[in-house]
Amino acid sequence: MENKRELFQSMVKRFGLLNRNCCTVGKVEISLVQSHILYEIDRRELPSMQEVADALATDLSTFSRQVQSLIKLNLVVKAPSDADKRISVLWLTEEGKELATVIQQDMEAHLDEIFSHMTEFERDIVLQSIKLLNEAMAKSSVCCKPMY
Amino acid sequence: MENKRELFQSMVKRFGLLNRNCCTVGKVEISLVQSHILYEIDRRELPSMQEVADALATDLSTFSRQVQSLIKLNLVVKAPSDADKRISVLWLTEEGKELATVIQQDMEAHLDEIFSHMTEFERDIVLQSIKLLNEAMAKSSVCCKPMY
DNA sequence: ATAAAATACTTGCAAAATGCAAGTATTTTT
DNA sequence: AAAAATACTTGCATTTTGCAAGTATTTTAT
Repeated sequence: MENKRELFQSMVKRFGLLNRNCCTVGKVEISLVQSHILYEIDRRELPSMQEVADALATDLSTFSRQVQSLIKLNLVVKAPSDADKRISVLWLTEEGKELATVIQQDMEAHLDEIFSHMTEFERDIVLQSIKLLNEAMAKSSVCCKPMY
Repeated sequence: MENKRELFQSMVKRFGLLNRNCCTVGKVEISLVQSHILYEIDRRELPSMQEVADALATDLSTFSRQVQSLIKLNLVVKAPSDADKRISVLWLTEEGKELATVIQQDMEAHLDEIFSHMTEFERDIVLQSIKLLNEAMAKSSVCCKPMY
């Protein structure tokens, strides 16, 4: 039973490959990192730069530039917070929302396709297991520093 | 039940963070990508450049340079195959093997720590689930192109 | 047997991504 | 009201990346 790392490595690598297919929708083409930024902004309520950069475990300076590029692509908006003018708050433009939605749907469809190779029962325990795993990782002391 | 992507994204991100901690052992410090190269060489029998680059879904030119750096660090050896001199075959030096082993042990220990937050029963189904997931992904048409 | 095509790489760009350090602006603490 | 802290941005310098073009060897076709 001591091939845990291999099992995980395989799975994570595959998921990473799945993620790569994202990101070109119609005219707009963005990078994997950029799609993750859209994703993280989309699921938060007017997050600050700091907040999203932390979520992605990326340096704030790198993140700042990525956001600038997304703003140029008219996918993201940034504006100083009313409450604290040091803070810049982020949200998606209509176009950004649409793109995030399409990517989301694509990913869900891909995952559904993958799950279609299992029985109903297997699907249930696999999803349950991933939840367990996430909870265990959240409790862990070694995993994962910059995570909430 | 439609938050599959979020579940996966969380898990994969956490595993990625876990992986980051690798790679500095004693004097030697390597990157995450380099540690993956060591890993993939280690688990294969005299693989070719092509073979490992494919496994990592990385461009051969990028890979070639990464290997060069690992050779300079005295962790990897490359030599033309006897059977076909176009092919370069890779293996780990003693030092490379030691590093790969330490990283492997660290990762297993981290995973064990994570699994320690579960019951025996949960551990079993989680591991079983990851196997199922890998099999399903292997069968899938959308995941993952460059994978065996 | 020999020319053409394919394979396995390497190297030369040029672009993108990264992080640290130093800077600015604002807010909080003292 | 000064000092310290926070939230960013910008200037490097480095690393990583992939495409295109090159070399060497092997396979295929003629």
